[in-house]
Amino acid sequence: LTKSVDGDSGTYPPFAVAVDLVVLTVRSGTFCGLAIERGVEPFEGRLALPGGFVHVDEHLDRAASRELEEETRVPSRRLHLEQLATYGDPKRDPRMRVVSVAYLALAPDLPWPAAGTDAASAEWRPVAELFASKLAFDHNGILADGVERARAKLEYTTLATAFCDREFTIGELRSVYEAVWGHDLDPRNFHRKVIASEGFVVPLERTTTRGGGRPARLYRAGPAEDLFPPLVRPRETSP
Amino acid sequence: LTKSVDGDSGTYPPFAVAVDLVVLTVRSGTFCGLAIERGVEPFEGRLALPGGFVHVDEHLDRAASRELEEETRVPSRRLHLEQLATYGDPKRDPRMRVVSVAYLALAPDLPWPAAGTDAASAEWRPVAELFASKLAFDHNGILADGVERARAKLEYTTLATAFCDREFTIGELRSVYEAVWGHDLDPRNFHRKVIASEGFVVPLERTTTRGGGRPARLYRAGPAEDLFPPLVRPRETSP
DNA sequence: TAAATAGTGTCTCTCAGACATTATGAA
DNA sequence: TTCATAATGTCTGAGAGACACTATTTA
Repeated sequence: LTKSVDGDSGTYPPFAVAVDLVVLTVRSGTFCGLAIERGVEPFEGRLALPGGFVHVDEHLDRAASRELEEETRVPSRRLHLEQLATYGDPKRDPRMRVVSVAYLALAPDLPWPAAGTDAASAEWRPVAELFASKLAFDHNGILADGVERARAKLEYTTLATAFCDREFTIGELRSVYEAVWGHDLDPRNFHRKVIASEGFVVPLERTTTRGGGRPARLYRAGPAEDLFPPLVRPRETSP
Repeated sequence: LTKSVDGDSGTYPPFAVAVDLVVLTVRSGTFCGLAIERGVEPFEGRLALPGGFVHVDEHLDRAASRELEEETRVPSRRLHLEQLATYGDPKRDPRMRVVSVAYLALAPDLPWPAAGTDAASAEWRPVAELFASKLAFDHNGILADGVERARAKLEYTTLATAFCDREFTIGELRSVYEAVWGHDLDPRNFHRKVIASEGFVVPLERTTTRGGGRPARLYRAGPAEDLFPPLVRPRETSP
C-alpha cells in the first residue's frame, strides 16, 4: 500500500484524485447552479456536483474543462473556469481515499438544458434550493465556497460579464449582480459606476428594446479584468 | 494501474499527494520566506519549499500543519495557515505523478533559525532572493501565488497581525505592511486608519521605547478578521 | 394616455492622501 | 540641545449612496 522513497518523506500512499465543478449561471433573474442526480451508491438518488476522476496523464485544469464541456456541451474556452479549492477529508468518500480539486465555472444563460433531460445529465437548479438540500459527499461545503468566491469576485473583477451573453445592456449586467448578491442595486448609481470603470464594458452602436421601456444601448465585455475602485456589495447591517 | 469503478467515471488511477508550504515572515524589515536545500535528486542542491507527502489517513490540513511544525518548531495553532492552491501538472515531478496541495503560512519573526542550522532544515531567505533563484519543481510559481495572496489579504483582512508578536506597536504593524508590499506608507494616515478600524487592534496600557523616539503604545490583535473599508495598497502608476 | 425602463444630474457624507503640529523619549 | 518616532489635527478631492428629473419605447 505504501512505497518507500529516497529521503523526501518516507512513504507516499496512493490516492484517487477527482475534480468537482461548481457551475453557476443566472437564469431569468435567478442564481442557479448545475447539479446531477446520482444513479449509483454511495448517495444514490442524491443531488451532487458534476465531476469525475482525473486521468493518469491529464493536467488538473484539463480534467476540469473536460468535465465542464461534457456537462454543459459548450466549448470550455467560452466559459470562465478557475480553481476553487481542494477537499481532502479522509472520510469524504466512504469507498476510498479521494482528494477532490474543485473548480468554479461561470456561464451565461445557456439554452440547454431544456425540458427533456436524461436522468444522467445535469440540470440547473436555484442555488437556494441546492443549499436547502443535502448534497452528496461534502458538496454542500464546496458549493458554499464557490458561491462565496463568485460573490466576492463580482466586487473587484469584471467577471460579471461571464454571466452575460456576448452583447448585453447595463440593466442586464445589473440584474446579474442583483441575482448573485441577492440585493437590489440602484439603477442610476450602477449605471454611473459601470460606465466610469475603464475597460469594464465597451459600447456598441446598437440598442435593444428587450425588457421593455426606453431602448437600451448594447455593450460587450471590455478588456479590463480588475475593477478599481471596486463595486462593493451592500454590507449586512448588524443591528 | 487503473481500476474500473461503478458508473462514476470509469477509472481512477493512483496519484501521490503532497503538501508544499509557503511560509512567510518579516525579519527586521525584510519580507522573507522559508526554503530548504534539497539533499537528493531530483533538483539536488536546489532550494525548494518545505513539504512532504500526505499520509494515508491524514487530512490535508493536518498534513500541512504537521509539516509546518516540523519546519518552524512552533505549535501550528499559533501560526496562520490556509490552503493556497493545488498544482497538478503531470510533469511537475519527473519521478511520478504528484499532485501538490500548497498552503500559505504566516509567522512572526521567530527566534529560530539562528546561525547554526543543520543542512536538512529550513532557512529564512528574502523573498526577492528566492524569486531570483531557480527553485525546485514548480516552486517559483507556488511562491509567487503565495506572496500575491499574502499581499492581497493584507488589504482586506487583519492578517498583518499574524506577522507581529503578541504585543506590537502601530509602527511595527506598519513596517509589516511596508515590507510585504514593498512600499512606504504615510505613518500618520496609517495610524489613523488602523485605530479607526474597529476590532483590528486593542490598546494595552503599556508602552515601549524599542525603536527609539517617543514611547509607543502597545497593542494586541483584535477580534476582527475583515477590514472594511480596506487598507488599499498603493496602485502601480501607469505612465 | 400610462407604465416601464434608460440615461443624466445633484447633493451629501465618508474617506484616502497630503502635510502641519505637538509630544516624549534617547543620545 | 538635537534627533527620532509617536500621536493628533486640518484640508482637499474622489467617490458612494440617496434621489430628482428627463428620454424613449410599448400597451
